[in-house]
Parts: sequence; structure tokens; C-alpha cells
Amino acid sequence: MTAHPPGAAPAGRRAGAERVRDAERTRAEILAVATREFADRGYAGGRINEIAARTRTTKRMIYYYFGSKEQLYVAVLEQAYAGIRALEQQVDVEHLDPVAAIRELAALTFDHHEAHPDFIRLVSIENIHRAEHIARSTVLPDLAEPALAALGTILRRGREAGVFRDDVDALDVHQVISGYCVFRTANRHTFGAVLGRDMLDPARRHHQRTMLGDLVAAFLQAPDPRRAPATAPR
Amino acid sequence: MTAHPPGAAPAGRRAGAERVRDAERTRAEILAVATREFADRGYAGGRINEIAARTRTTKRMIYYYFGSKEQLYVAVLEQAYAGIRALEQQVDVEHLDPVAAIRELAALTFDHHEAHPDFIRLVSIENIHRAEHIARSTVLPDLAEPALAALGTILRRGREAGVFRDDVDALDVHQVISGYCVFRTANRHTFGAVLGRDMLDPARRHHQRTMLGDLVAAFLQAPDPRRAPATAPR
DNA sequence: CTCCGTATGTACCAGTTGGTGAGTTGGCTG
DNA sequence: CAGCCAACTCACCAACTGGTACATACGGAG
Repeated sequence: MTAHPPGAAPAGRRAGAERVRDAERTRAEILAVATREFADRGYAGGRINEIAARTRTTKRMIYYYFGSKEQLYVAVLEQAYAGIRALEQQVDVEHLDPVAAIRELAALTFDHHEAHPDFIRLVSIENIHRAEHIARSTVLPDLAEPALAALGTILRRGREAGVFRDDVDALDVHQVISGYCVFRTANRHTFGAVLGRDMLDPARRHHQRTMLGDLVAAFLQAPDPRRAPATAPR
Repeated sequence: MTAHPPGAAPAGRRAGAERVRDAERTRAEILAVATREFADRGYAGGRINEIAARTRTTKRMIYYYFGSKEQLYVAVLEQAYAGIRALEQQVDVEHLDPVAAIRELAALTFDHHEAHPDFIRLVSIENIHRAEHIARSTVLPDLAEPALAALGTILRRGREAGVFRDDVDALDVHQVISGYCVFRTANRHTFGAVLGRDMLDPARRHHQRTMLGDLVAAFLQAPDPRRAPATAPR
């Protein structure tokens, strides 16, 4: 994800330089550097000149391959989203019991978000722009979070087993989990500045991770508050 | 609103205006316009020229009063944060029972965040800048979220009454509530674009609001999972 | 009325930024 | 080897951007 050592990737090739003519590689390098730049400074704050300078190619090449700053940014977004949807459906939906499964899914999401802060930054940035670029993309809308399918299955099994409430759907739960995970990364800095706690402090990680599992599990297992008053758990 | 004709401007004086020489008013107007501009386009994306154009004064005045773009932005942040901390401690902490109180606090936070989307945008923007401006401010750190005090009281009373778990503190709960509320506003656009649901759709508002209350209430009332296995509530 | 600092407007600038025209070279194909 | 096109370099620019030098008018103090 970060800058890879120059010579290591393709077999052969001189260690330091010797990048003669390799469209694929040039394009990939531009995209990688651009990802860092935009994730770091936002779209408006990101500088084409700076991206060019950090690449082994020139600014002209950026326009050769991507056409414009905006198209480059969209390409960055698309690649980032694409790289994310991989690790999603690893939950053993069918064999774990629903509560264990939902905890597993929460934990997985937790780890996943924590491992990809750059992606979360890009998402935040894109939200500031009201998702106007993402909306213009042709590739993104249909990836539709495969985690949702797993989540839906877990919820259904939980309801059938009579342990989950039935007034929330998969998107609701996804929103809760995602909100929790995104918030602690995306709002880490102001939260820390104003409240004096670093939500990503490794010492607190286990607690935070457990808390998310408890949160979602307790929520789903709670008696439907529409018929059982909140103060009277049996 | 746009460029005003030089000579003809308000030949006939406006009734309440009389903006001949009014430092206070000029300053305030700049700040208001700047707030919108920065909330709308971010710090790097915000344009001093644009702010000036939308004001009845000139760019020169911005520098006269605020010195630089960055100082103006910090002033915007400070005013935004200051304007927020008002509505916070309205919960009747002492008289409501803990569960009702925590639901009330959650609902209040929910309404509050929903009513101030610009503030949330500014916070998002500031997080992208890693809170570097907020950190430099001298006023912000000590406002320390008065809601936390109320929250602390609620938690303590709930624990004393034996209905709340004791392994989470006020900041933890605040993080959960805040995360939920911030997420649905801050990430509204990408969530909508990728998952096809508008978290702020008025038709869903009641459900979302209730869900947050249930979430927090269920979480706090859940048996301590460290001694009671999740699958076996007797 | 005169004085004077504060508030304000005009014109301007130097540096940067996204973007491009046009020529050059590597290396594959025939 | 000739031909050719994709890949690449270099120099250049118009527009904008944050910022400022300087002139000026308001309006209260004396």
C-alpha cells in the first residue's frame, strides 16, 4: 500500500533506475503516488506538480494517462474502493451461531478499517465533495458491499432462531458497525484534540474492539422495545 | 450578493442597514460568509476572493481583520465550536431514571447533529488536516464537551442502580453516540452512492433516532459479557 | 471646523496551478 | 533496416490565488 522499494517488484531490472519504457508501471506509479497525495491533502489540496515530482515521470505523463486532475482523482477513488471489497466476505456465516457470527463480522470490519486509514480519508474527502466524483464513476455503484449479503444471512438466521430483533435490516446494522469503525479513524484528531483521548491508541484497541462486538450483539439481542418497556428486562 | 455596482449601490440607504462604518458588523459578516465557504469547499478549496465577493466588503478587509487565510479559518472553527456547546446539557440527569436519561441524551445529540450539518462538515475537514488548526487554537481545548459531565452522572447512577454495565466510561459512550450521529451526516453521500440509502431521509428519521436510543440502552444494560457467555442469557 | 486614527476601497503583484503544444525516442513489426 | 506508434521529455502559458502598497473617507474628539 505504501511506497514499494523501486527495484524489488519486476524481475530483472536494475535496482535504482533503468525504467525505460513501461506504460503499466508508469501508470501504476502515478496512481500510487496520487493516492497518497489526495488522501493526505484532499482533492483541492492535492497538487499535480507534487505528484509528478514524487514520481519518476513528469507531469505531462499524468495528463497523458489520466487527462485531468479530476479524472486522476476518480481513478484513485475507483482503485481504492476496488482494493477494499476483497477482504469482506470471510465470515463463516453458515456455521457460526448468529451472535458469534455478528461479532465476527464486527471484529473483521473493525480490523479492516483500522488497516486502511488512507481509504477512510479518501472517503471522508469524497464526502466533503458530496460524493460528486464517485457518483460520476461507472464502476463503483455495483460493488454494493458484499458484506451486506453475509450480514443479511446472519440477521435472518438470528431472527429465525428467535434471538435477534426483527425491526432492523442489514443496512441498519451495517450503518452502526461502519459508523463506529469509521468514526474512530476519521474523527480521531478532533476527538483527541477536544476530548483528550486517542481512539486509536493501541493500548485501547482491545477494549474498543470488544466494545463494538458487545454493542452490536446487545442491540440485536435486545427485546423489541415496542412491546417490552425498556426498564423491565425479564 | 454578487458584485455590487460601484456608484449606484445603495444610494438610498437601506432601512436597517446603514453599513457605512461598522467594524463589528463587517467582521461578523466576513466570518459568516467564510464559514459557509470553508464548510462547503474545505480549507484548500475555499477561496478568499470568493468570500470577499460574497461580502459587502472587499478582500482587503479580510486581511485587515483576520490577517491570513489560515487565521480566518481558525476563527471560523473557533466560532463554530463555540456556537455548538450551548445546547448540550439539557438532559434532566438527576430526575430521569438512567435508561430514560441515556435515551434522552442520545436523542438530543441526534437532533443536535442533524441540525448542524455545517459544523460536522467543518469537523470532517479539520480531521483531514489532522486537527492541526484546532490544535493551534487557544480557546478550544477547554470546552471539553459539557455533555460528558451529564453522561458521567447518568452512567454512575445507572451503575449504582445495578442496571448498567461497569466496564465502559463516559468517553466510550460518548464515542458510540457521537460516532453514530456524525457518521450518518458526514458519510451520507458515499453511503448513499454505494449502498443506495439516504441516511438522512426524513422518512427514516424516526427509525434512525429510535435505533440510536435502543443501541445505547441495550449496550449499557447488557450483562457484562466477561462473565456471562453471549449465547446464554438465562 | 479641524484633526486624526480607524475603517475601507482600488489597483496591483509575484508565485503557483492545472493544463498543453510540439517535438523525441524506444522498441516492436514487417 | 525502415517504418511507426506508443511512451516519453521539455518548455511554456493563461488564469488564478493569497497577499499587499497606497490612497481615502468616515466620524468622533477637541
